[in-house]
Amino acid sequence: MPYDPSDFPPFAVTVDLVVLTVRRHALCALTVRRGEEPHQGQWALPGGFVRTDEDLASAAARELAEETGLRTHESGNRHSAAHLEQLATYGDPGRDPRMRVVSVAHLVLAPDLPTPTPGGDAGGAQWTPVGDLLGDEVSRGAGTGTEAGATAGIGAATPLAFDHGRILADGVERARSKIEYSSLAAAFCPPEFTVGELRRVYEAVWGVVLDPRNFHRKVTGTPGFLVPVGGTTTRQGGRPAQLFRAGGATVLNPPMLRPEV
Amino acid sequence: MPYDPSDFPPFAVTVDLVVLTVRRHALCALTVRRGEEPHQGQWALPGGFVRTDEDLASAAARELAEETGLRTHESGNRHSAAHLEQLATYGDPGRDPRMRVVSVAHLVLAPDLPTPTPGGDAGGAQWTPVGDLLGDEVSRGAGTGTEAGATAGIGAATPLAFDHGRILADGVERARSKIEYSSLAAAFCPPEFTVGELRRVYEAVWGVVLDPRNFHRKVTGTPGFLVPVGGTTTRQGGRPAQLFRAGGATVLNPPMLRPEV
DNA sequence: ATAATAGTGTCTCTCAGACACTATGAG
DNA sequence: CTCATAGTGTCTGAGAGACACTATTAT
Repeated sequence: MPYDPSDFPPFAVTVDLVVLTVRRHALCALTVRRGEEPHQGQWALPGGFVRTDEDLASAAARELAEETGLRTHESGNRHSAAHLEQLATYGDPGRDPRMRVVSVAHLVLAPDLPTPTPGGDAGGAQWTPVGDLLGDEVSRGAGTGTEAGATAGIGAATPLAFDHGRILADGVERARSKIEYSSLAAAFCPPEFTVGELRRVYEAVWGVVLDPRNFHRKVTGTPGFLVPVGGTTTRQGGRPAQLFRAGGATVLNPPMLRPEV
Repeated sequence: MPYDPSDFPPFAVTVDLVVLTVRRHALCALTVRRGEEPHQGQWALPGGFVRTDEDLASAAARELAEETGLRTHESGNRHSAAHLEQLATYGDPGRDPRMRVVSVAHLVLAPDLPTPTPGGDAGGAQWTPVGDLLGDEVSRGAGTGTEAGATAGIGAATPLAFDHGRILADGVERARSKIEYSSLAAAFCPPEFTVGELRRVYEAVWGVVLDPRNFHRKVTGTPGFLVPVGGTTTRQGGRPAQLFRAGGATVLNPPMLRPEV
């Protein structure tokens, strides 16, 4: 089969981003308001076309920087950089009514940003709890009880444009399963964090409540998982907690077990 | 950004297949001989262009059927059907010197086929041990000792064309990790199989030796994992073994632990 | 008989889960 | 003081790993 350009139909290749963070005890995704048809006015995932000279990961990192100003650490600059990995590719004919678009979705895990929406070219980006976008029960009410049930009514999901709801669901499931056996949950935390802050990340992502004592014993007892950095903090209230940073151990064995599975 | 076709460069979208099976106690991949430049005469993964009207999984299933005659069970026909799932997407500029090609790789797990190469359109397809293709130590010598070291000399890897070596490595790693926590290893077995045959699949894929008694206790003690089908067989020699088929439980909790990690 | 694999029972050690208890801050 | 979170110790039950032992075929 010779590579005659007329042999294959015109494909557009894009990257879509599932950018997750933990805000106020809830797992949130970055969404942008669509300014044109189709699905005008609906929420969608950020994304854009892949350029001729860049690879897929670079395209995703560029789009992320354009939309949020976040930098990713491609095995480079440590500290306050987001984690980026390829998620999956979506290419059903008709997923975009205008033409054949194959979208390579990427997953980004970011610490909570003080600036929710540094304006990119997309109009109006914001963080939205994934429970509001998916109508997923486990994605709601992950708080410690203070504001349980304070979110919108059950099932009142705001559907995303195109097939972005499915992409988001796949990304959330990837994040939920991956923090089981890796130190990736630290990507949701600032460079230095406490054991309690890391535990609250697990609780928000999984939508469960974990025993603080057993969690502390587990993560501090796994060699290379957490590295004490020396200082303490009282930003959570209560007794001062030691500060840690993520250790070099990226794989967690035995894994952290997600309760009630 | 309007969808002007001149806005984006010409992309070709293909599917590549990592088709794995277990033959003679070794994990093997389906490879085809390239008939044209570039990389003429080298081994490559099977694959082809995605057509206008088909989605990505359909394209992969079609290519698989063309090359091997295998059918996949897309939640449909049970029994003697291969498992197919999307693996990852590879789109570096320059991965194909002729033009910009984005390839959506898929992973296929198939039982050992009596007919190694039903001729498709590709010239000369064959099963090759993944250890010969990757130069990976754990991929070699997974046998019980009878033919240990009978394969090619150490490090004598036969590199695949393009970036197919990396794609294969990713597919093998996916298969190795996924059989830990799912019943996917049964996809390497015929519809009815014994506990010993399933154990030899794990041993071949992981390149380890497992304790037969503990393995038996583990897999038969997990509810829904194996369903006894009634008969027995002596095709492995020794005492007749019960025949099972894969149960409905697709997730294995707690997981099967890969030794020496 | 031997050789092969199938399958059961038993022991030990590790670890997850539950929870009592102490430590140290803010108000 | 109370209330919050941090951190340690202890018990128990489930399960992985090791391995003795029996069962059933082929040769």
